[in-house]
This record gives sequence, C-alpha cells and structure tokens, in this order.
Amino acid sequence: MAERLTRQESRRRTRGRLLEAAAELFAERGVNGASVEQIAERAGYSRGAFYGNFDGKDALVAELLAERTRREAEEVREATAGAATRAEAFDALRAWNRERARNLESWLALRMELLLHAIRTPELRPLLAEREQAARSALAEGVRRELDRDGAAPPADPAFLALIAHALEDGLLIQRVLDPAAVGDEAVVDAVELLLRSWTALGGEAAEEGGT
Amino acid sequence: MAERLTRQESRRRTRGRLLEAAAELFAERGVNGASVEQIAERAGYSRGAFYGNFDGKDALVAELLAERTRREAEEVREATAGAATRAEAFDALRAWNRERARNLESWLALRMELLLHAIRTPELRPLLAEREQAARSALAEGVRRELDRDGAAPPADPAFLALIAHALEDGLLIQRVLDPAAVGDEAVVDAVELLLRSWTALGGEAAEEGGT
DNA sequence: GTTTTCTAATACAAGACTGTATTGGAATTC
DNA sequence: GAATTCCAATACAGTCTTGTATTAGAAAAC
Repeated sequence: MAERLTRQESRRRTRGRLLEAAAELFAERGVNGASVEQIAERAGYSRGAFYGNFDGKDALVAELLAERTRREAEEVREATAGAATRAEAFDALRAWNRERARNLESWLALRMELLLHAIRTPELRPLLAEREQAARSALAEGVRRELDRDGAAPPADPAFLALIAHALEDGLLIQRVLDPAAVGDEAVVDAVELLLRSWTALGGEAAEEGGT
Repeated sequence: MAERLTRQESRRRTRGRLLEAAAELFAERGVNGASVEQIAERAGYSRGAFYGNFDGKDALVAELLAERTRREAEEVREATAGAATRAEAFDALRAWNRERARNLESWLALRMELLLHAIRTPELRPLLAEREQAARSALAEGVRRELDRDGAAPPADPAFLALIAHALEDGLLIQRVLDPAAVGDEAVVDAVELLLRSWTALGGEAAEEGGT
C-alpha cells in the first residue's frame, strides 16, 4: 500500500499539489489575496516546502499560467480531433463546455486572475499572446474550411471571423457568470454555430448573386 | 482664484479624488494590491481622510463599481442618442471606442478587477447583473429594429443575438490587450456591423425562401 | 466674533506576510 | 550500513497594512 516514491516523483508530486492549491486559492481570493502560507497549508505542506520548490509566488504564477494554457489547448485539440463531421465536432465542444460549466466561476476567476497578472507582467505576455494566436489561427483554418464546404465565400478575412468566434468565448463566459439565467449552458457553441450559418448565408448570397 | 468651497463641495471633491486615485491604482496593481495608504497618498490625502470618507476599502470598491457602470451606460446612451441613421450610430460608437482605446489596458484591468470583486462579493452581484441585463435588452431592441428595417426576420431570439454582440465587447477587448497587432482599433464596431449584415442575410434568406 | 461642527492629519497598537536560516529526517550512494 | 544528499518543517527578524483614537484647523451658525 505504501508505494515508495523516488525523490524525483515525490518532488514532482509536491510541486503539483502546490500548483493545484494555488489555482484554487487564486480563484477564490485572487493572486494577491492568497498568501504563500495559505497555499502551502492547503496543499498540505509548510512554507519551507513552498520556497524549496518555487522561487516565490511570481514564479509559481508563471508556471501555473504556462501549464493551464498548454493544457487547455490540448484538451480542445483532443476533443475535436476524433470528430468526422461538423456536427460531431460541435457535439464534442458542447460536451467539453458542459464539463467546464460545473466549475465555471472558479474557472473564469482563475483565467481572469492569470490574464490580469500577465497584463501586468511584461515577461509573461508573450506566453499568452502566442497561445491566443495559435488558437485563432487554428480557428481561422476551421472557419475557412467549413465555409468552403458549404460553397460560401468568407464574408470577411477568416482571421477576423476567427477572432470574433474566439472572443465570444471569453465574453459569453463573463456574461454567464454575471447572469447565469440569461446565458444557457451551451451558449458558446450555439453562438458559434449560428455565426457559421450566418456567414455561410452572407458568403453564399454574395457568391450566388451573379447566378440568380 | 481661491474659490471658496462649501463643506459639502469639499467633501464631494475629496471623495471624487479618492475614487479616481483608487481606480488608477486598482488598474495598476489590483484591488488587493493597492493599500489604503497608497490610495490616499495618490489622491493627495492621508489615511485619516480616507477612513473619514469611506467605511473601508470594500465600501470604496462598491461605490466605484456603481459609479463606473452607471457612467458607462450613460456615455453609450449619449453617444448614440443623437444618431439618426445606423451609419451615424456606428460612427458614434466608433468614436467612443477610439477614445477608450487610449487607455485600453488600464480600462480593461479595472473592469476585470471590478468584475472579479463582484464575482466574489455576493452583495455586489445584483448591481452588475442588473446593468448587464439593461445593456442587453437595449441592444436586443436595437437588433430587432435594425433587422426589421432591412426586412429580415431575426434568425434567433433577439435576446440571444444581443447577448452575442454584448459579449463580443469584453472578449475583443481581452484579445486586443493580449495582442494589439491582431485586433484593430475598431474591431468591436466592425464585428457588430458584420454580424448585423450576416443576420440580415440569414433572416432575409429564410423570409424569402418561400417566395423564390 | 464666538461657539459649534466637521474635515483631515497624525499617532498607535495589533496582526499578517515575506524570505531566510536552521534543523530533523528521509532517500541515494558507496 | 555509513555517509551524503536532498526535502520539508520550524523559528525568526523585518516590513507592511489595517483600523481606531486623538488632535489641529477650517467652515457654519449664532
């Protein structure tokens, strides 16, 4: 029952627990509102352990930010990778969103906390900017493909269309937290679906204008 | 030169300066990161003055939140009130956005700080929720009217369309701060304009389907 | 012009947070 | 199995923050 852990494993586990506890506390009280002591305590360690594993709170925040952005990108990629049709892809996204909705507030709070921290910490910004760019260009490719499949011309630069879809995610999440009754579980996916149809209509109309 | 201020005026001015200084500092360092002393100092007063005018930092945050949401709603209303045509309204919004873009980062940081604070402070949430609802329903009315003017049926519940437009604002601001190069000055207005055209196309298509 | 009322500055006590230095006890190496 | 290396707990000094209590000075009332 007592699995022997190698030192490396033990250390990794300690770091992981500290990161997790920090994420929770950041969501609850903010980065500035959570003390090193509280983080260590919730993780089940002491302050000494914290400083042994991280150079300080800022270093932990940086690592948390990197970890979260990486993991989220992975999850979306995995969720949509297996989808053959557009409907399947949307279904997969819906499922992913539902999953996330269960901890929406703390999720959004953590995202906003990390965003703010990145805004205020110049050396962290490239990290976030890069990940956002990647998300946008993947989305742009998807939009282009889907419109093309329906025989519609993009009614604007696909990069701009992707930006809209991408931005909607954050914006709708915020609205949802502020007013859960007005924003359904699947608003994000529904909205993107609607936009895609709208753009198809606009692009198709333009393309068929000459023919009709 | 030395205008005599009545006590009321003087007090009001002190409060205003404290609120302004707090807004700056909250944007820079976060609500938790700004101490009462720093706020008082930047405003040109001492801590005693602060506690004489507010019950504490939380009370100041609440007042700041109320003031900002009220003021913003007013500004948008004023900006669009004078517009006779849709183009004029969009132009007015563009101008308003350009104005705001000059302090974009601190503006967004403050909004996010206040949002987070509201998320974590149950008694503050109704305040924000109410204002967001009002904004959405005003927007819904506008969307309905514009689509109607073009003879298009709303392709979805106008409330949902308004939600999308409204959410885009926050989302695009976030993207813009993270990656200014990828998001133009007028992305918000451009996006809403595009959406309106798209929905017209979709709604018009649906409406004319039987006729064609 | 004197008294009263109110605003803002200063002083103070209590508590919290940080980072480091030291110590005890495991895991690895020989 | 002894020595060494590493991890985490505890102790400590210093700084910062908060809220209140006291005090000086200006404005309002008479």
